[in-house]
Amino acid sequence: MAIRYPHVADELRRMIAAGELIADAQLPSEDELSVKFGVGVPTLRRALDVLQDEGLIEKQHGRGNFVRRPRQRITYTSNRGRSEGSGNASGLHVVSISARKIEADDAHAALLNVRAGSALAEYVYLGEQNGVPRSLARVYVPFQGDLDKASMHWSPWDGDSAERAGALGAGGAATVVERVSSRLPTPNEVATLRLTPRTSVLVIERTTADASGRVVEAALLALPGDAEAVFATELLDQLGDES
Amino acid sequence: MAIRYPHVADELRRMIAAGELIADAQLPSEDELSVKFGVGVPTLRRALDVLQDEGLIEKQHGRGNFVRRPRQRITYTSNRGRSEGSGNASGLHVVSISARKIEADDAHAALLNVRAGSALAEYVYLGEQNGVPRSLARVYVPFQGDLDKASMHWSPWDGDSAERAGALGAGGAATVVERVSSRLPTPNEVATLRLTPRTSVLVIERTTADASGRVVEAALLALPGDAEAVFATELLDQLGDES
DNA sequence: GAGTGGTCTAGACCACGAG
DNA sequence: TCGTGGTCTAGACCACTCA
Repeated sequence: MAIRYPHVADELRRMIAAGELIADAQLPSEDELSVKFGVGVPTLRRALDVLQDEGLIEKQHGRGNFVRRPRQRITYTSNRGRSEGSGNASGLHVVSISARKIEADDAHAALLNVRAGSALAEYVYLGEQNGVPRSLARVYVPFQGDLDKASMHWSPWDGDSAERAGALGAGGAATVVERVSSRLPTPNEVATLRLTPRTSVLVIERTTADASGRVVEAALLALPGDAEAVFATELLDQLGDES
Repeated sequence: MAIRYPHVADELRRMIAAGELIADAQLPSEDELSVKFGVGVPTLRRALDVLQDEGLIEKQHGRGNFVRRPRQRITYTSNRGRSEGSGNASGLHVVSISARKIEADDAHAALLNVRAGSALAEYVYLGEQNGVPRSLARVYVPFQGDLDKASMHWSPWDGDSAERAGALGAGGAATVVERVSSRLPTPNEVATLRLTPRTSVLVIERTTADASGRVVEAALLALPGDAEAVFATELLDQLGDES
C-alpha cells in the first residue's frame, strides 16, 4: 500500500507553486480538504505538517490554515574591515525594543568573559521587513554607569565592524569573533518572530574584543530559518614559493 | 484538560538526563511506554517525535527507539588569512568518497559563475568522528583536463584559506566568500549523515575567486544541526579621529 | 454560537529487522 | 515467524477566533 500523506503534500505544494493558492489566502478547512483528497483528517493533517515544516503554510488555531508569503531571503553581512557595501540589510527596519540593566547569568558570563552577577547593559532590537518580524537581536555591553542612548541605535545590522570597534573605544586593534549555528527557537522567539516551534533559527553570536582581550560587546542575533550569513574576505597571498 | 504529550516528553527527557536511559540503549517498546505513562500510543508517539526533533532519541523502524549518544559539537573554523590554529577539526577523520567529472547544472553555474553544461570536477568527502558520520562536503573545481589527485586530499576542513588560494594558482590576491545558512536535509544527506528528515542542517557554501574574479573553487559543506561555524577577524583601527 | 484547528483515543493493517 | 515501529482511520472532545 502506498504511503498517502506525501502525495497529498505534493499536491498541495504543486497548487501553491502553480498559484492556485495564493499568498495570505486561507486554505479550505481540514475537513473539506480531507474529503477532497479522499483521506482521513489525521492523514491530511500529517501532510499539512510537512508543508508547515517547509515554511509554505502557517497554521492559526481557531482561524484556519494560510499560505505563507514567501519570505525574502534575509542576509547578515559581515564586512570584515572593508568599509564598502551593505551597511543595512535590504529593506530591514530595525526598532529598539528595550534597554535595561541586568546582572550577568552564567551564559552571559561565558559570552563576555566576566564574572556572573556583574552588571550588564542589555539592548533588544527587532528587525521588520514589510511589517513582518524578521530578526531578533540582543546586545550586551558591560555596564558603564548608565544606559548608552547612542547604542540604542546600533543594531547588529548597522554599520561596519571596524567602525563599531573604533566607536566602542578600543582605540586600536580589535578582534571580532562570529559564531553561526542553528537551533530550535525559544518560546520567546516563536512568539516574537511568529515562527513555528519546529523550524530552526539561524543564530549569529558576535563578540567584539579590544586589543587587551576585554570583550566590549556581545550580540546575539536570531534569524528565521530561511536566512543566510555572508562572510567575505580578501586575502593577500601571504605565501612565498613553497618549492 | 491538560495537554499530555509535553509531560510525557518532559518525563522521558528527565529520565535520559538522569541517566536512567543510557546512550545507545533501547527504549521500552511504544506499547509498553504508553501503558506505563497511561496514555494512548499515538500520544506517546507524539512525545517521542518531540524528543526526536531535539536529537535525544533515534527511531529505527522494525528495531526500536534508542537513546542517541550526545553529539560532540562540531565546529567549522574559517581562518581568515591567519595561518595560526585549527587546520583540522577536532577528531574529525575525513575520507574521500568520490571524484568525477560532471557537467554544470544551473545551480553549479550560478555558484561558480560559469556556463551551464561546462565541465567540472566534483570531489565528495565524508567526515567521521568516532565512526559517526558528521559532515558531507562537495567540492567543485572547473575541469582542467583530469581529476586532480592532489585535490582529493583537501577537504573543506583542511588547511588554511590563504594556503589553498595560493596553491590553487591564483598567484595573488584572492577573495573568499562564505555563506552560512540552515535548511532541511536532502534525502541523500539524511541517508549519509544518518539524520532525521525534520532536523535542519547547517550549510556552508564557500567560493574562492582569484584576483581576476574567476571562481577557482566552490565547496558545499553540510553539518548536522548541532554544529557551529566560527569566523574570527582581527581588525586594525582604520579610522582616524572622527571629531 | 458557529467554525476552525488541537489533542487524544483504540484499533486495523503494513513495512521492516532479526532469528 | 515474531516484535518492532509506520500509516491510516473515524470519532469524541477541547481551545481558540470571530461575528
